[in-house]
Amino acid sequence: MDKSKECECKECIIKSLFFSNLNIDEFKSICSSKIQKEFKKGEIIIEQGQSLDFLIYLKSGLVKYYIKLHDGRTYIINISVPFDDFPLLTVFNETHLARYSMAAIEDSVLCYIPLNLIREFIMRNGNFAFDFISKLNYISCKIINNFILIRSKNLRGRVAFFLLNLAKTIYNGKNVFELPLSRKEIGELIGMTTENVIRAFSEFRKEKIIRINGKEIEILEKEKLEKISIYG
Amino acid sequence: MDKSKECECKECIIKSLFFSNLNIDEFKSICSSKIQKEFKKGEIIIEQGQSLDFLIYLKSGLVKYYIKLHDGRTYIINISVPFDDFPLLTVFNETHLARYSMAAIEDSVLCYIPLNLIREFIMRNGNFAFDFISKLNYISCKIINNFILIRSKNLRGRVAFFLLNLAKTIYNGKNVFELPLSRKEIGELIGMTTENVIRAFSEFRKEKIIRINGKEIEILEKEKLEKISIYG
DNA sequence: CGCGGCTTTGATGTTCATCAAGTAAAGTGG
DNA sequence: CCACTTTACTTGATGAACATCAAAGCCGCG
Repeated sequence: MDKSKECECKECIIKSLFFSNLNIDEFKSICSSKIQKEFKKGEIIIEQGQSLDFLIYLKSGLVKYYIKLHDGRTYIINISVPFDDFPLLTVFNETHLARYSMAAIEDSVLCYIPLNLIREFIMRNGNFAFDFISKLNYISCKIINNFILIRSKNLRGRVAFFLLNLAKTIYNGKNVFELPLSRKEIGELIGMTTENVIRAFSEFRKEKIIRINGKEIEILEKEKLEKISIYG
Repeated sequence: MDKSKECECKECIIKSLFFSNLNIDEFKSICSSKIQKEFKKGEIIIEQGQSLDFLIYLKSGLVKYYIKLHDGRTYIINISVPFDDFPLLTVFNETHLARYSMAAIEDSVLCYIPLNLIREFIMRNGNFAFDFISKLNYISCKIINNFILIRSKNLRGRVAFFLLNLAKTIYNGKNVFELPLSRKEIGELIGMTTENVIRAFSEFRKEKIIRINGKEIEILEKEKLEKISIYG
């Protein structure tokens, strides 16, 4: 009897390229040592500075990574969907302290994999290590490019960019969806105030580019939005 | 006779933690396959999109990494000093194309190490791989934090932050030094226009916080500059 | 049902980009 | 080496974009 089938990790592992390089023993050690936790929408998963000896991997739901600066303002670094590689960026710093805070923006299930296990895989399994590095590189550059792109845009451009990204990366290109973030959070993500995010939404609504009703949003004129995103 | 002593890599390797995990054979293969190139101040080392099968490592001098967007504007991502780990972030993307442009801002010596060699080390040498990942993580987060910090500051804060960083990371805490960047480049780094960078310098000069004469600069009131950097 | 947080709009002021124009410095060719 | 051209630097004036402040409506929740 194949013991690995008993472990629910299997499903995750199939979905995620991250684990595609593990052999059966390595796979089993993840199965036996991982911890799974559930969080309700709005709950804080971990706060920056807290001790952390796990790679926290998103199985389902939606989370945000953010930083609080001394000025009290919050800056959202990334919104993560299940099985994306952002978590790789949050581990293996000098200290074992969390670099970023993390909160569920929808009901979420998270998997905690001990870091010493990951470390062992990196040390012993070259394919795993190389894949890890490739993904780390990719996600780092994506985040950095995102910051630069955002910086290059004005208010309308940033909001348009955010909406298009959201539709593409989280809602598979659908034009109607629920906004997972509050206006305030969108501001924290794109570097604008809540009021101005709302003003941009209102303008887009009046210009019939979007339909928006509370959290419900529909992109009516994708081409216009794309133009505004490129330069708005 | 110790053949490794013949290779000038040795000095680099001693200085750089990056190679501290290589064994003698791995070390020798770097020695024999690396290429060294020199660039004059202002010369472009590589442009984004060009084919690149090397890890380009800075031995001496000073370089900038930057991106040109469709709007024609240039965004400087990082200024690198010799032996820092930023280059690790520029390799192992899907394509073998350079993600960022790179130019010498002082006369520089660069070492080109074939990527397939680095790849082999990662695959076969766990310590090397783990060290690579740790450094990659560290530098990525540093760059990201930098973007967030810059975003949180106004013009004066950004210029102050830039000057303090420059003094600390490049000039070992000295208060008198030559600005390695033009006013325009400083603007491209901190996300402000050339004119406003100059205005901030002029203000700081009138307030006796700095002395500035062309490229020559002296930090007179470090505490004030730090306050401005933190906010305002 | 009333409180607090989220949303919305308007009015106002600050900050910064843009435009313009002039000076200084640095590179170029005769 | 000097005239010439170009590039970098500097200051001021103006306007646009955005933050801030204020007030009111909405919604969910205890």
